[in-house]
Amino acid sequence: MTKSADKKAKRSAENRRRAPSQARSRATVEAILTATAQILSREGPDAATTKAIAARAGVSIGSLYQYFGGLDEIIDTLARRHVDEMRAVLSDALAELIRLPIDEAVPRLMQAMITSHQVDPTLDHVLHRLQPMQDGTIMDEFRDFSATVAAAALRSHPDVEVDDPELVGAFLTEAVGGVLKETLRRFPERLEDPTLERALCDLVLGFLARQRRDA
Amino acid sequence: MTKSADKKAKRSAENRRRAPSQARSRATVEAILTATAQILSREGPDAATTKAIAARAGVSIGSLYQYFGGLDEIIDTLARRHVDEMRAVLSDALAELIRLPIDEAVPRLMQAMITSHQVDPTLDHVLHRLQPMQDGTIMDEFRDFSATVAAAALRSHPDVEVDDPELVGAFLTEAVGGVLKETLRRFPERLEDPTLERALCDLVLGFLARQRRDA
DNA sequence: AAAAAACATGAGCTTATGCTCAGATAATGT
DNA sequence: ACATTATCTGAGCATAAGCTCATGTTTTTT
Repeated sequence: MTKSADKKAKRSAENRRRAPSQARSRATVEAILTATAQILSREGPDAATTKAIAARAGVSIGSLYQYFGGLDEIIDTLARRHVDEMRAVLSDALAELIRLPIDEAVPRLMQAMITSHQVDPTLDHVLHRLQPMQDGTIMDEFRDFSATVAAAALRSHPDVEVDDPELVGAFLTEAVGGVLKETLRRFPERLEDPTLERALCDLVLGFLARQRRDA
Repeated sequence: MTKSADKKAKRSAENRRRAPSQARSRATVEAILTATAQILSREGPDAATTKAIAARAGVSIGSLYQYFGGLDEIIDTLARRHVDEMRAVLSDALAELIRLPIDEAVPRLMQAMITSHQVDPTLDHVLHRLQPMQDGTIMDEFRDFSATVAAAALRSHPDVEVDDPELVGAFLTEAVGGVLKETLRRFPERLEDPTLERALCDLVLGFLARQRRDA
């Protein structure tokens, strides 16, 4: 029931949506997105109603529906921006990574992972919860991207020996991601802590060392 | 608004709730909980409305509210049972763990972690999403328990050298838990795969080996 | 057998959320 | 100056979810 209703809303919505052309309306769109992010972070998903968003953004409900097909579309747009930002942060620290030996490449990668998770841990957490239950959601894209990066790093380093870089990349991404997601949300002060980076490096390098031994 | 309303509902609810004394009503309670678990797993959180639960359980809405203060209380009860079950599975494989050397203790622990995550990965995932945003929810209890177990294991093994067993235990729990949560939900067939257990062991033992080297 | 207690029912109330629409205001074009 | 297009407004509609309560049924007690 809810899902079919959502789909209907989205369809008729995307058609009705108007692309903002003047500066005023562009500001409105930004205000709506900012307001949504604030409410989600500070008050949680249940507080993010259309009325609350419009009120905090300082616009009317009507304006909200002039540029977004509905609440879901606002959240999707926010999620899109968020993952793009995280992905960009990770990409930045990636260029010369292939040329470094693994003992130096991993610390850089871990640092990049930490930085990308620092973008907005609270919002990240809420957005993950708001995604539909299926796989392949917008928020999944960052994990998939990280896994691809990790696999490429493993593949391009002859000093590591794993027989399935894709699988190992995904595995290590989950391990590192699991630590970062929870740690950053619950103890944000530890984000700056160099201990965290070293621990993550030990985790990855220790694992790779044992893989080498096995082969 | 929502939160204070929830609290109010819960209060007046717990008072109104009747403890089932006859076999018939105990069956009703079970039917409600089973129905809720099924709907949550198969159709997702949005489908778990009071009406849908009552319908699937084959009871009336009235009966539902005779034994539960509301939807939240049903879900809390379900969460409580779920974590208790996971915790029990983990506890079982724990007795003689302290006496084994770390190279044998870790595989057993990993096996126990895998088994406990096999209880009901899908339900686990949904229940996590349904918890309030705060810390210290019912669903958090399993992670905290795992971290305590890990810390105890580290502390009682003289062949590992970590200066903060609590912290390292939490760290490793997040890493292992991160892998298991995602892997088991997306690729349940890999749960039986011995590769998973070996990979987790390598992760933990590799990390500990590097810690030892540092000290 | 009668009374009391436990259990079950479901129509319908309340509330709140997502969303529409007819009309007002501002910017832009001619 | 006028017309057109873009933007904004907010009262109110439709919907659905949580929940109540008066009534009926079954079980237990006396």
